[in-house]
Amino acid sequence: MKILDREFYTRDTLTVAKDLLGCKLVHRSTDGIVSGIIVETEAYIGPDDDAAHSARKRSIRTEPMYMNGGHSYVYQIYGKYYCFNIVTAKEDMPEAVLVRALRPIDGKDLMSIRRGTGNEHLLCSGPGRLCSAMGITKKQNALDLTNSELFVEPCKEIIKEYAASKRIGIDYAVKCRDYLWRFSIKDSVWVSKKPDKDSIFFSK
DNA sequence: TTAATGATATACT
DNA sequence: GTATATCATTAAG
Repeated sequence: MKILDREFYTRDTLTVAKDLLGCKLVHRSTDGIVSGIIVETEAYIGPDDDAAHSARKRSIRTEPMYMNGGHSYVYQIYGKYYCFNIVTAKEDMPEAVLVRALRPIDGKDLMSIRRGTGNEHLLCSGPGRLCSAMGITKKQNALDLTNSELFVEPCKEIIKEYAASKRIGIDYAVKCRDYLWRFSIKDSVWVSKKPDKDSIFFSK
């Protein structure tokens, strides 16, 4: 079984964000194996992106963003939810890709229990939901995705078209709020939000 | 449409 | 040290 390696993650962040679409995120959790196909991502790129955590001062929380590409960055938001990011680029370049939605594959029963719903479309369609379903918490923060319980398998899907849209929930950003740095598989029913009218569509 | 919910950042004493 | 505002969201109304 193949796992995405360091070379994949240490490339340009926008490229990694697009290339992660169609790949399979796997967590060998203590309760069982769960996985899903990544269908929606967002890029957060360093000090100049005022929507990124790394636009503010380096801190304990954001420290994983400064690690070499291929590590995880998990943080808690709104008191009860977690968001899972994949760190990209080289060490000391605080860039990452937020994974926003998955199409559930393995361990759907476990996901349903964790999420408290049998509706497959509500298992992983959103950054908080996906972390809950996958069993991702602060314990999975700063893991090496090339060598741990949490990893990504290469894309085996044929993807005809992609969408680039505005990122969600970052209206506080003045400069970068309208950047089309949210990527999804076009027409996927598993995304957290459908691309709006300002989106652009492309193929690779 | 809006309340929930707590860690974190920032601005104070 | 202490206070307060702010969230890369979700589910309920």
